[in-house]
Amino acid sequence: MALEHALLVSLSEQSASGLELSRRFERSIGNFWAATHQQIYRTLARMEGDGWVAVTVVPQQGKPDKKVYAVTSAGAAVLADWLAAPTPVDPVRSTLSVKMRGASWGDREAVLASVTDHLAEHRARLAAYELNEKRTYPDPTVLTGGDLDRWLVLRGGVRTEQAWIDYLTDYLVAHTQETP
Amino acid sequence: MALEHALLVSLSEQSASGLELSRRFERSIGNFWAATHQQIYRTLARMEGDGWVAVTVVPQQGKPDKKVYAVTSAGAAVLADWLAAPTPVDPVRSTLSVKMRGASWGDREAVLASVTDHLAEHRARLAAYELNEKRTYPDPTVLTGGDLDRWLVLRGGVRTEQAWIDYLTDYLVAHTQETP
DNA sequence: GCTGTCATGTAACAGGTTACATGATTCG
DNA sequence: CGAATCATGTAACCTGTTACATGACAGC
Repeated sequence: MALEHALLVSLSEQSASGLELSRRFERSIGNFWAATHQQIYRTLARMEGDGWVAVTVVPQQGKPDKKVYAVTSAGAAVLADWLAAPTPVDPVRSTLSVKMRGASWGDREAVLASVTDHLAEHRARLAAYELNEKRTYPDPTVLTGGDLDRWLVLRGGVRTEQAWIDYLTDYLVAHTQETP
Repeated sequence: MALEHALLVSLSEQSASGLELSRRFERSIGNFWAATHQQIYRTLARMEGDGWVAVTVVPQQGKPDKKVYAVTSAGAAVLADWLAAPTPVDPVRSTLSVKMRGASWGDREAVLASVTDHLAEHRARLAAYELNEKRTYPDPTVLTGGDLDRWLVLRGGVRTEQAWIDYLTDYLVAHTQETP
C-alpha cells in the first residue's frame, strides 16, 4: 500500500483538505499515482485514526467548512521509515498492449482506433507536462532539494509519455504499411 | 477487468494449463500484464464456469495430470467484443516516483539506493527483452499478422525500460552532482 | 528419506472501483 | 427556484495480495 504514503508526501509539501488533495492527484501527483476522491477520503480517515495526520476544521467565506489535514510527528516518522525501506518494482499493467498483442483474434481496425485514441491522449499529456515544466521550472539548473526532486519526477513523466508516443507510432506505421 | 482477456489472448495463441500460463506471465506476457498463479487459477475456474474456456485433463509421464484450457467459441466471441470496445488508459502507479518526490522528508541516501536497485533491475529487463528479441525475431522486416503484433509489443517493453533507465540515470546524476 | 519440481488449489485480507447520498452556497 | 460548485462521505462489489495446503513423482 502506498496511497497513504503518497498522501503523506503531498501533505508534507502543503497541508490540504480531501478535495484539494484529490485535485492534486488529478494534476501533478496523478502523473505517477492515481487516486479517486473516495479512496482519498477513506484513507485520510484511517490515517487520522492512526494519528498520522491531524485535522483542523477551517470555516470559509461563501463555501462549506473544510477539514484541513496536516502531518503529525508520528506521520512524519512513518513516512521516514517508509522512505528508508526497500521499494518493490510495481507490476506493469497495459490493457492496450494486451489488445495490440491479441488484435489477430478480433477487428484489427478497432484496435488501431484504440491505439490512435491513446496516442492522442499521450500527446496531450506530454504537452501538458511540458507546459507545466516550462511554467514551474523555467531554469532547472538552479534547482536543489525538493524542487529538484519534483522537477526530476516531472521529467520522468515526460519521458514516459514520449516512450508511449514512440511505441504507438511504431505500431501504427507498421500496420498501415502492411495494409495500404 | 482484463486478466480474463489477457488469458483469452494467451490461450488463443496456444492452449495451456494454469501453471504453463503462469510461466508465460513471468515471461513475455508479464512484460505488460502481471499475474500470480493464484489469480490465474481463480480466473480460469470462473471462465470455465462461464463457458469461455473448456478443460481437457491430460495425463503425463512422470508428472501429475494437468488441466489444459482451450478457448471455446463463446470465449472467442467475448474476446472479439472486448477487442472492439474502447480501451481506457490504465492508471499510473510508480511507488519509486512517490519516494523520489518525497526524498526530502527522509533519508535521501536510502532513496538513492532504491533508485540504484531499480536502475539495475530495469537494465536487466532491457537486456532480457533485447536477447529475446534477437532470438525470436532475427529479421523483423518479414513479420506480419500476430508475429508482427508480438514483436511490436516487445518493442514497447524495450522502449519502456529504456525510458526508465534514462529517467533514473537523470535522477542519480542530478543528485550526485549536488553532493560531491 | 529428503529436497526439488510439477501441478492445483483455499482462505483471509487489503485495496481499488462504481454508484449513490447529502448538504451548503453562489449565480443567474 | 434551478443549476453549478464546493465539500464530504457510505455501501456494495470486484480485484489483487499473501500465506498456507495438498499430493505426486524424480533424483540423490
